[in-house]
Amino acid sequence: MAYRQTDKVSARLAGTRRGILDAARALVSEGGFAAAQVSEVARRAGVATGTIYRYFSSKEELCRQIFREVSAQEMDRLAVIAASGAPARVRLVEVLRTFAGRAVRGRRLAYALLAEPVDANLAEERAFFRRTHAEIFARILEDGIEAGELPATNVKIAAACIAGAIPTALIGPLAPQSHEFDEDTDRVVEEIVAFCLAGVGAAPPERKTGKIVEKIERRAKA
Amino acid sequence: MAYRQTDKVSARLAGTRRGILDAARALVSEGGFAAAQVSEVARRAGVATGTIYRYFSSKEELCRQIFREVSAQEMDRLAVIAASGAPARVRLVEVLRTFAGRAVRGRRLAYALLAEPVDANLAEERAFFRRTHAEIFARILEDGIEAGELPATNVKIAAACIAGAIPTALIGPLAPQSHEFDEDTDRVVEEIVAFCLAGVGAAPPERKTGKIVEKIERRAKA
DNA sequence: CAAGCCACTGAACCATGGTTCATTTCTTGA
DNA sequence: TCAAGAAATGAACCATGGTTCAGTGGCTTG
Repeated sequence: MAYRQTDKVSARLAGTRRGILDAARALVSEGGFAAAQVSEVARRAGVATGTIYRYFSSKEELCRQIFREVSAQEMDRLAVIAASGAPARVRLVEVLRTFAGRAVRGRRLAYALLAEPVDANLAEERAFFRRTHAEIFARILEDGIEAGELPATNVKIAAACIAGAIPTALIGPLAPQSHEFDEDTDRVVEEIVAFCLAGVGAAPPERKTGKIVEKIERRAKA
Repeated sequence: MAYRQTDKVSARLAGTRRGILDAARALVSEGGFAAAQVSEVARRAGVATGTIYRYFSSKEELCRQIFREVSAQEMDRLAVIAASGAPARVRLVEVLRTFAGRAVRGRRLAYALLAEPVDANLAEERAFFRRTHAEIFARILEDGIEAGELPATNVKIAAACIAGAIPTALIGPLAPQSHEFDEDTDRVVEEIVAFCLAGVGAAPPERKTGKIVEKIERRAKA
């Protein structure tokens, strides 16, 4: 034998892989999935087109990977809030605010994740993303109903409604070219949250909850 | 001059045009826009591929046409209800029921219209469709607020929430392969309607409103 | 019925963008 | 330093599906 992968090499390979993912992700953040053509990703990552295929079996897989990375990150944020010890209604408010608020701020990327026209395979991934969202909402709703904070409803359907209402209501603002609500994103977010809360029969949100969940967590630890 | 289009000919041309549209529409109803390839449409309509281009400047235009025809039809239905003399809350319930109910029943077509991955141009058309929906909802909400039937809210945002909540909540059931809610579509529709009503602060819908709007209209005429 | 115009035909064409692969360049262990 | 193998290269390749166009046949009028 005359060759065996050393640590140095495998580290470099891992770096290249990361570089490709980062390049692709950057392109998606700038121009959506449409902008993430294989040759473009390669150029951005500083490798040849063919090299992409040494790391990902197809463009589809690469895109899926990006999709998962980004959405997992978003989902984790929500999951953390959902798992906190705060009352269900408070967690719900926070989760909704976080979801809608982050989408408005990371507009281009959120658009790619939530609304950009993509082909069937990626759409599947998106559906999964949405379903996972819905599950997070559903869990909180269940807790709330059990605790008597919320009236009983079909949580699966209510959660799906929420998961659909937020992106759609944001699409005006989310659409890359739109600056309709630029000035007043906070108010838009609050209106959407209010609608969803009312939808599940919760009392309207208090103004400026701020970091209420964190406060509660801290108090619980103390 | 030696030739001028006679009525007979222009009637035949109109017929062919209709035939092409019908063929395309049928294909979309069966397999979504993905199934409406130019050559396939031609075959179905009994004409040659090239003939399509004597009637539509591009595939995109053909698809747009289909999209408009179908969605205009749906929208008209809602518009009729929206324009009736019934109280806002009743109209809202009816509109929501009609929208959701028809989508569930005409599953494949509704999926194509509301959720199927399509390319950017058609997506634009879809956005327009959704916006028009939202406007119908918004109008009713405004009426309701003015009449004191509903609490004041930002109607544009609430309407967008509704326009998003319904298709998304239906996507499980709408997705061509899903038969999750086959047995109980009515209940799903009712749950969704209940969510949206609560979202805008309306009282929950009465069971089985049936054709209440029609009844009211009839009484008004009498 | 002839001349001219138009609609129709469908196989060839083309654009796009993902994928391949013969070739080159780097790594490693002896 | 050298042979063996791995990794990288990027131009050629290919698949898909929309679009074109030279040729054909059917209407229409004089």
